[in-house]
Amino acid sequence: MSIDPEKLHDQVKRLCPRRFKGRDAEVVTGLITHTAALIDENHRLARAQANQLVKATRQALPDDRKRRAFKLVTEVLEVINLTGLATCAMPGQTHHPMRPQTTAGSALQFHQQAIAYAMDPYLDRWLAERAALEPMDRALALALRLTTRTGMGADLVSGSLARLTPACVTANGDLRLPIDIANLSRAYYHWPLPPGCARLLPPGSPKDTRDDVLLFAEALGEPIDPTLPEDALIDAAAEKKKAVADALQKAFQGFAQAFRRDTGHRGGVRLSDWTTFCQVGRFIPQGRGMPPALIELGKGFPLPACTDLHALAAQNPKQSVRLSGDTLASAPIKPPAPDAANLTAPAGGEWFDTEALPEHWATKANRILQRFCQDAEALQGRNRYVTEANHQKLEDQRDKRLGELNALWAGPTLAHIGFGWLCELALKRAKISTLRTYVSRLLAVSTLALEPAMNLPLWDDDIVDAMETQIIASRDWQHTTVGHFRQTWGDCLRYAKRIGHLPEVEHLPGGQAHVHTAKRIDILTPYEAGLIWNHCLHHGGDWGAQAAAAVMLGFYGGLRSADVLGLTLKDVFIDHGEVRVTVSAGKTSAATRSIPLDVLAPPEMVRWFREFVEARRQQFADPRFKGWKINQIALFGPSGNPDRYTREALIDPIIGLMRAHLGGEVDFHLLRHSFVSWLALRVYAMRHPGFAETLPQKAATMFQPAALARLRQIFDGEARSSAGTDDHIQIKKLVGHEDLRTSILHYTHTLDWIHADVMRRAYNEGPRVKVA
DNA sequence: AGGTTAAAGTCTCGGGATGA
DNA sequence: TCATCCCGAGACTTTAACCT
Repeated sequence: MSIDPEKLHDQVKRLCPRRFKGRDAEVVTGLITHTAALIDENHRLARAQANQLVKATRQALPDDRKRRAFKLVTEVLEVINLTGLATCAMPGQTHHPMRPQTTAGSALQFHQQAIAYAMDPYLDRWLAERAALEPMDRALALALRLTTRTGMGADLVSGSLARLTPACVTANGDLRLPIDIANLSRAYYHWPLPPGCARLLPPGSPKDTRDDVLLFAEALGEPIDPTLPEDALIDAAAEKKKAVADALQKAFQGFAQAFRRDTGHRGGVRLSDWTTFCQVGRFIPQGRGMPPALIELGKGFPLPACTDLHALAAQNPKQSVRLSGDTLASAPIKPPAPDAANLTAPAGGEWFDTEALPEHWATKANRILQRFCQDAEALQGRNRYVTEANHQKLEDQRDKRLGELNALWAGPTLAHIGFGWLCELALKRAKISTLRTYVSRLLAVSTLALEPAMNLPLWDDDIVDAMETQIIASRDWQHTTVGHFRQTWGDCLRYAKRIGHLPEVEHLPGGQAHVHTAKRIDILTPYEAGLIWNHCLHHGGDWGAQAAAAVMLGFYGGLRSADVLGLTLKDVFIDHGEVRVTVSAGKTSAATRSIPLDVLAPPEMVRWFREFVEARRQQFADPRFKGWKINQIALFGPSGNPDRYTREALIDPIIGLMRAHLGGEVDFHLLRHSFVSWLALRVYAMRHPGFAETLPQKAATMFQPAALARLRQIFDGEARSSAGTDDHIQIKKLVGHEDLRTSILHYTHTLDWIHADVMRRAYNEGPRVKVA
């Protein structure tokens, strides 16, 4: 604190005595003390701090005077400025603009929205008054309602109608939408329907279980042939969707005509185009309380894949073949091979020093790559590629630029790989614009800035996949471009492998699978995770305790396998009840995330984990480890050995165990998927009392009121103006994602429950959606 | 009414992202 | 693999909001 609050107080009082009389006197005194604490060593108060003061003052004032907060703070700060003791910025004056994407942007759009709004009730009348309903009209009716009641966009409507079969209507009248237009896997998204939509489904549909005809077979014809090869399938699906869209357009024109005739909406603005109707009608549900995030989700494919929580719940431990205490006990855990103790590596060693990385590394690296493109451009000949005579010069340039890159950061990083690859392409007569394309597509700043890009030796299939997913999700490409990207990305990685990098990567991404694939449609329940944990703990001896801790960190902390292996004793922070794990795999402090295990995991597990860590620490209390730094001792390693286990020694046996008992394609990453999926539900349950009780897994510890209350402390810990608006940011932080879309499309498999609850609140019972 | 400040708008340019 | 076109930065102007 560089300024004495007493002195400041006296000075302000001298200059402006009236502020210290009347009802606000006490608040003003507190305000000045608070301000004194916030003023920095240069005697300045930044705008952010001023804003903070307003917030704090708003809280301190009684309800009927809260609106005075802004004025009070400005006045006090002005007086402080007069005293000359400090220079204070004034708080920002906030105003709340509408989101441009979700409101009418012009008078025309506004009129169109009004018409779409009027069309919704007219639809019932139209259906009732028509003597003979044509098949297409039924399809149109549902399509209209899907837009005006659930916020589906034109693409999603026509794409879904092109794929929906009677079997896709669930018993309670919801729709199972494919997650992508050409995705024929079991993955689906559970799209809830309010009553106004459900009425328009074909009669008898919930009981109809045919899967080989379309829902509106008469109107829309044959479904897509699922036996087609993938490429043909994608084309066929796109064609089918186009056909449905055309049919809807035609039917809609008839409907719009009848609407104008019957309701007197003549002249002026017309709305007779189906896609326009969808564009404006999609936002109507927002007025009923559908959050913009879900409206955005309805814009088009791909959708996230859902897990059937009921089916998971049905796997009652007593009856389930898939998992039971008996099956676990009957197949006791195999301790790792005898030489597992030797499968070690220096603790935390594969991480680079996060401090050493130069500022704006990714931007600088990208610049160097671009300059290399310029060099090549200077050497190009008449045909716009580098002529053979200049090959030597180009290689010299490459070495020079590589030197610059090495001066910045001695690789190998993705940027270094990219360098070699670009040069090779240039020598093989690629034109310069192609090089530029690849720099912007594969070696963009945002890509180079991703954590794993710095750390090639660490790459495995998981990381390649995660990077690919993240890159795609952070861009706005259409699916053909995504296909090209995959191809090119694969080429680049193949080059890397050819020159001897990426030893652990086995499946390089190849060309044409450019449909959103959700490999995982099942997640682990807390019960299953608990059972695996328990089993590791009690049947695996010393190694088992470590495995149990790893499972716990995966399921309740969302750690990747590499994160787990890289943990050192320094990364676990224990203080009284608080247990935090810091994952510092990233290169910047922003990529470091701190996970409050005591909040996320069940108390008894946390208690055990603390003992586990203490025990590990005890192993190194011995004097012969006296000189060891705490970050040189791995959390997961053989007893008494500061080195860490390798993947083969810790993760692989765990995966083997999980496969043996849970079957199928499970792996360690599944724990992380499950973590994110449950976290989304927990946060929603925390905001909306009563929601947890509707879940099949309501008995789980994580949904108990005490656990939700602890979660709320983390989310609302700091004073904030409106609780709930930043939840998604908190989720991103805990998961360690750059982009929320990654979390939603690829990691969250429980969004349908939240979606359904929002819809239910909006249309039926209870209050409108509102943050608690 | 008028002063002040920040946000929003406008215009231009060049390079990088995109899609075929 | 390549040509095109879009988008964002930057300089500058206008508008909105708040205050006196």
